[in-house]
Amino acid sequence: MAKFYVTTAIVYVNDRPALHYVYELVAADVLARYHRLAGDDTFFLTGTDEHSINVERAARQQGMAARVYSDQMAQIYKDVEAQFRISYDRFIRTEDPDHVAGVQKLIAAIQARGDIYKGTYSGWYCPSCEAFYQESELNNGYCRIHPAIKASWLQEDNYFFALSRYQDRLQQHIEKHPQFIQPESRRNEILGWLKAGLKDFSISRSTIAWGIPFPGDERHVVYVWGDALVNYITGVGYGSDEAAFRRWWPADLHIIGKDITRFHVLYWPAMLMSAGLPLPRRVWGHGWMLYRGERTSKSAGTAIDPNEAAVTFGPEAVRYLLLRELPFDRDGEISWDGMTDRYNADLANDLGNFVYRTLSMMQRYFDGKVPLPDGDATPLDARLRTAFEKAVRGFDRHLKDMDFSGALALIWDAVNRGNKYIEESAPWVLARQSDQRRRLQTVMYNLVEAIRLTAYLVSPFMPEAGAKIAAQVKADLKAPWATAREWGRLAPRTQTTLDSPLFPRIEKPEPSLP
RNA sequence: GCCGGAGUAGCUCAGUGGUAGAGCAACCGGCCCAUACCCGGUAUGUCGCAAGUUCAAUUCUUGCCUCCGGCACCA
Repeated sequence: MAKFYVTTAIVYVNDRPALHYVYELVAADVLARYHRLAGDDTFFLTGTDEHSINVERAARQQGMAARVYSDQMAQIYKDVEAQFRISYDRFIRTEDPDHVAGVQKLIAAIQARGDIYKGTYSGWYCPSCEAFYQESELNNGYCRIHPAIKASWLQEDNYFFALSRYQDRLQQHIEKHPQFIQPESRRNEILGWLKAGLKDFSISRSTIAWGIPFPGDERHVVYVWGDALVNYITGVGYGSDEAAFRRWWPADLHIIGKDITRFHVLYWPAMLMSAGLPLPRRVWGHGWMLYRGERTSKSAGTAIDPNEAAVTFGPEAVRYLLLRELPFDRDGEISWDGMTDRYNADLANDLGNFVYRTLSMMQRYFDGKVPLPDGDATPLDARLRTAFEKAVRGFDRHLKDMDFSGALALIWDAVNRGNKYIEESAPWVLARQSDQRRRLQTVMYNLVEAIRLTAYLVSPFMPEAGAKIAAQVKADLKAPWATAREWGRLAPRTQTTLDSPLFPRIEKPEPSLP
């Protein structure tokens, strides 16, 4: 049995959940569900990043202790993940005791290797925020949060990680393993970056209190990357459950936003090398979700509320729409209009109607009981079968390449073939002619078989819709996929049922008069 | 400024050295099992601009324009 361990970035709890965060979660969830379907031993890790000055400040603004605030936010994020059916195996929090212990163990290991040294960090500092900022984060030198306060150039002693020592090893690893950074565009960027040479980075802060105490110097807390990235190993037992850790690590896939690629393919691997641990197999930096041409962002206030999308389309459809509308390897644009069109076209008209009209005819002609196919397959029958076999093969191939919309396109080719098959076979005509009974049996058998396969193919993307379709044709989604995927596995005499339409059409508001 | 990507039908995008394709939307027709659905058909484009190579370029080269991304401590 193959093993599959997938992670998403842990989300920063400085604000409420946004739709672009759901996007990343859904992508990882589809892969996790796909691997479970395929019978792989699967572990799916998500969670929250709760430390840092920003979180501390957000808590203070609401008059809460950071820990109380984090507890509350972690719950909000968990609720959203439940709403969108994210099937994580663990939701890790950077406040979890085993994470804290694991971080300290990793830092200690890196210290033991001699890769941490005391140095001086200097930067623009806002005394009111008690935080350092990049020049680009300031407003003409003034703090954006405290517009009256001018940031001052300050330095503090903190601990550095000797990233520069790993320059050659990182370069070799990336050159030798083309799949390590994907897509290709991200890989090229990183190779260019490497050419410029790596600098050490600071891994502790003494100006922040909300964080994990730095081993050996409790006046400091572990800063950002020494904390957040480490969740990928502490989440599967590093520092707390060595057997579990050996079983799952290295991760097969880190799914992240493209903006944090560098930290995942340079900082993180170097830290792992230093601690003598294996590197993740693959890091995928996905594109951004754009809305009206802009990157949606919590801090810029342009985020889309996931709940609004869920109310409009239903959580299941949102999962589908995000993965179908956005290319996973680069940025993509979404709009309410585009999503509404696609919902009606793909989900209501194509998929939903295909299932509903077929099962309705099953009730009418056979009382729902799957008939025995009778007679040789016609070219029309073969075309239907071929379309589904192609979708099944493409499902594997495209999901391995993280090409969600490619996989979905093939499934929809098959579903549309099904709709054409109905038109071309015209079961309602066959039903009127008593000498066509055998042909009608074959046609309806083929259609229900198509729907059975559709249930499997759709289920990683829309688990509940998949389950509803499966229930109507008595398909077992837990059955081994290796055999369930074969055309013709539908047992005659299976009792099908007719449920209500899966995806009711959504009416678009009339455009207002010019 | 440097590096990289992109500019193709109303929209989202695919594509090739030989006078352009898909899906959606639009329009016409058919069907009636079905969620005003499905099926068939139709139309639409100076393929960013200019020059060059070539018998021939949207596809190759060069220049330009526009947009986007990356250019170190931000989750």
